[in-house]
Amino acid sequence: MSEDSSISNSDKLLLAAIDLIASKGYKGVTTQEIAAAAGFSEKTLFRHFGSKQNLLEAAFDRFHYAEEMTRLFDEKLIWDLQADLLLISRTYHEIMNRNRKMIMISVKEADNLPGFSERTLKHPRQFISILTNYFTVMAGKGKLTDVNPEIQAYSFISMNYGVFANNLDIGTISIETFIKESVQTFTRGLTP
Amino acid sequence: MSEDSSISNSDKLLLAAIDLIASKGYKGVTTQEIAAAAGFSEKTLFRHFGSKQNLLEAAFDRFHYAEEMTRLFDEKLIWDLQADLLLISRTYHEIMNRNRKMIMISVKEADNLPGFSERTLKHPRQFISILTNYFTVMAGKGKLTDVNPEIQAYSFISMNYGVFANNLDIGTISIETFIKESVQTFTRGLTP
DNA sequence: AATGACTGTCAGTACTTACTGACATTTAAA
DNA sequence: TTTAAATGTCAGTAAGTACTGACAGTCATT
Repeated sequence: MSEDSSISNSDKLLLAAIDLIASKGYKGVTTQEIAAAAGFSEKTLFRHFGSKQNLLEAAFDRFHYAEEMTRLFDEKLIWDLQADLLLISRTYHEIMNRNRKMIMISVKEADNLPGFSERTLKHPRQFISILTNYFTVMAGKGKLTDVNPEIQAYSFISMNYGVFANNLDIGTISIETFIKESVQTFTRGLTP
Repeated sequence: MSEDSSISNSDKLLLAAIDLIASKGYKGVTTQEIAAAAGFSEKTLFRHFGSKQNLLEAAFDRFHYAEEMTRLFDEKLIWDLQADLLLISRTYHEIMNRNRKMIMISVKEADNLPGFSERTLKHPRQFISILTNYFTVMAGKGKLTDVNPEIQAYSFISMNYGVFANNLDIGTISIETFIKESVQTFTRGLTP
């Protein structure tokens, strides 16, 4: 009666830890709770990871995500403002949602576990710098109004981050409709 | 040699509590720490508030802020898109920054202290609904393109929230320059 | 059948922390 | 000076929690 043979026992513990720490905080959850949520005894947790700290660090090492931001772009951008902003926005939400729990941990434990949130994001500067470069090139092509590329990139990413951070309670508005409408506004605002 | 006679001892404790809980979390800070930061003994803290929970609730009751969102508008809006968005954006950042620590507490303790974050914000729906109404009226006046007012309001507020949430580490970009540039983009994107 | 890798149980240790009681001390007003 | 209210000190309790050691059970492989 194995419950999920495709996933190792260590990973079960890691996933339970991420789940609980993301919602209750590192200090708000006990090793007993984590083990029980994963379907094991507390002893097994310590046999696998040695300490609660190690458990968190193992979770980070195994489920980090910072790198996957970069490559999706250079290949797929077609230098059409609306199409590219749509791609960027959709990619951003896809990555952020896939890693929502780890991001929540970073936000909550920023001051408790120094170095942790630095490694994981700072809301992906990569995204901002890539988008800044993109805007700069577009301006060179004459396809952008005379604006500050960095601030525009910062505004666009911040908007998407704000939506991501609140998306528990949107309800009436779907992410996709938001993306289409906001991209349209930015496109209209930035096209010469 | 009283250190700050303009503020009561209870309030000193409350402010120290807000300060520390905002950065280290409710479970991450001890009553000993809070009392020491306020310049008192731990005993005094318990004489004033009875329990750690009471301390947090007293802090909320005394330093809530939800209501001050509403009234600033109806008086000051002049039905010029750019000027009004500037006012709204500046007002938003002023209120949010003034209450930054309480907001941090709401974000961090959302799952630990149920009912707390509900009372305090959900990032001010008031702001969104006011802005939605504003856009609707502007559309009626023929001063807005044919867009969904609610989504536009949501986008604009989310963008400002995203900037607010990250503003620890902006560095090169000042809030004011961001406000001006982002308002200009929205104005251009939404003006017929 | 025997082995080895993994898990569970249980009792217990060491440390932290919210919270209390008794008593002394300060401070300001009467 | 007396009094009352607030604070400090100190010792201590009760509960929670990370973590350990000893021992036993399970199960697949040989």
